[in-house]
Amino acid sequence: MSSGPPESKSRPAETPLRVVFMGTPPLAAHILTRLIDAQGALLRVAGVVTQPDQPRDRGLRREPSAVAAVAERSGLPLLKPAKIRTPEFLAQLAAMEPDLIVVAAYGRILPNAVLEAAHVAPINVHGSLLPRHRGASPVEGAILAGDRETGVTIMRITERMDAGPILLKRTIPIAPDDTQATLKQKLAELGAAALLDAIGKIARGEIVASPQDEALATYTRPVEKEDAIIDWRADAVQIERMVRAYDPWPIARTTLRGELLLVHRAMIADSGAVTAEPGTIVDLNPAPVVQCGRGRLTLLEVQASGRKRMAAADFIRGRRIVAGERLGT
RNA sequence: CGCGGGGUGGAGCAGUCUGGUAGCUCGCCGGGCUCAUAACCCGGAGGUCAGAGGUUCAAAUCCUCUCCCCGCAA
Repeated sequence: MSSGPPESKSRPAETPLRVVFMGTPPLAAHILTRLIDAQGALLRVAGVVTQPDQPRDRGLRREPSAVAAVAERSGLPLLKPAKIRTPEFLAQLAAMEPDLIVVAAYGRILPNAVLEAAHVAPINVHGSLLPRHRGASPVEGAILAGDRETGVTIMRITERMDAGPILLKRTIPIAPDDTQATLKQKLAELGAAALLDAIGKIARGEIVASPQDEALATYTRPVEKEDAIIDWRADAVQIERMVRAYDPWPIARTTLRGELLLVHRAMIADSGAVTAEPGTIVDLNPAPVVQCGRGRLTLLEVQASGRKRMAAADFIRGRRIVAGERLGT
């Protein structure tokens, strides 16, 4: 009972909570969809805020975010502020009269002026078991760290990123073959359920917020493409985690014969052997095996620039790769 | 008009610059060898060379247009 139930400022208990949703990528869009489906006596989605359309893909066409697409399809009031500190945006947000501001991977740090627009509370859905993996890439962080389980945390938003008091946590195991994509899919589902649960408890005044243990906090940065460049001097176990953590973006990568080579899938062939320089292809049959700083990695699915992803064995065949060639040089 | 690569039998590629009826590594089918095999040997099927038009005695190859796929970038 450290913070006690959230205060509701003169709001009739029977009225659905007015929710303004702020998010951007597909994971957030999934949660928004669940919120929309759950509208009724408990809540009503009063509006959606997402990042402006960004140039993406070939041709650099500007395309709306996944969240924008969902909001438009549902005919919800939608804001795409380029800047969120302007009086105009704050006025528009206030006009939606949010009881709850629900943030899920919005992509920007929100100033207090925005958070204070929530009559009841600003809350966040975060893709890790806080205080572990605070920051921008919790899912990737959990896979890279070799965590055996992860989950979602619903928390109250405070000024310090992902440091607010925890309302609710849900845990799931990380499967040995989980990738960023598969794990995010699971967490989106789990996060949506946890969020609805938390909102229900808030509505009933049942929820308790407990502070995070700062001593256990770890942090993740936004993922950059450079992060996905494989250093073959690393442990095979670690490189295999990279392959899963960076799928579907940015995709673990190396070079062969001076050209980019993406590694979509790989498996550990040997966790200890060291018989060649790191990066050396030591075996080709039935699939290429690469020497790492410690252990070896079997490449299963790769993609060369301008080509489709393909079985590594097919790639080897078409390019006439021979044993002894080195990657990453 | 952001930059660039590519579409050739089931798979991955070569051949295109220097036009002349299609090749490699696999897979597949049949047979052989073998205790056995992701092994080896012999034989075989399978291709409108993305599509349309043009140049030419002759086009996968040269010219024009269209469709599709992908990397970079964001």
